[in-house]
Amino acid sequence: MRLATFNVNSVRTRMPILQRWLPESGTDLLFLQETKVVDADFPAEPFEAMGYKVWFRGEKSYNGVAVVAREGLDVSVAFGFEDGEDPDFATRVALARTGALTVLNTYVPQGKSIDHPDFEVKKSFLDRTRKIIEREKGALFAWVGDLNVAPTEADVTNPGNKKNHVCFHISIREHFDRTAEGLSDVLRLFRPEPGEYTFFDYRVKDALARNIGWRIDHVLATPSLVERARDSFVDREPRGWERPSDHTPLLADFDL
DNA sequence: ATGGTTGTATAACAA
Repeated sequence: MRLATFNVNSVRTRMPILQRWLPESGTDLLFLQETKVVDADFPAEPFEAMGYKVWFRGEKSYNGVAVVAREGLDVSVAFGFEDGEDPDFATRVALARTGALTVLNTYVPQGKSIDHPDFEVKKSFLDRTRKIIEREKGALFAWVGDLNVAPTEADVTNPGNKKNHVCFHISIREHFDRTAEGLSDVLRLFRPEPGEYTFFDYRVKDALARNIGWRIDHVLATPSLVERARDSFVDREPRGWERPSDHTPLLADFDL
């Protein structure tokens, strides 16, 4: 079973890239973030034409998550934390179940700046994620998505100038470590060297060619799922195509 | 330090 996570930064704008990439990628379960479209306008037909089913929850301009599953997989999807707290973050959280596997797909709030109220929202979002991880820690479970945290100095090109960045500040890395405690970073099992990035800022000239980026998209797995992990890699190709997202897909293979 | 770019409520805001 091949899983992939991809922040598309508008699913409608990225449809040509998805139509080129998805059929060739061998992906069975794809988790999207930042679809940026209301449900009435979500482009479900192109996914169906490629042989996939799709579940989505979005809003105008911002946020939005989706689960894309190869036709024939028996999948159920629920949106939001469903923990009774407000807001529910239905357009940032999707929980998918298929067979014995459960996958939590999140688009973690970026946080704006370390002195902005949204940075605290980001931390409370992680706290609510932690509750799901606690619940699922004995299961075949993965937490995937745009987690908006580069966990270590090896996950950014220049850690020295990012100390106060909301995706790298020490307080968010520590918060992230506590949230993900007990889960393994699947990419790092197979690609331990620095220079593995999933996000390349549009504003950095020739970021892809110069490999100036961030590793902020992740696949994190429970011990029982890690036992079945067979490979994981970043597919840099779509980042180099015409009209790319600023993120690129991260894939992980499991013997399932 | 600042600014750089792209996406969408095509004007600001988010990232």
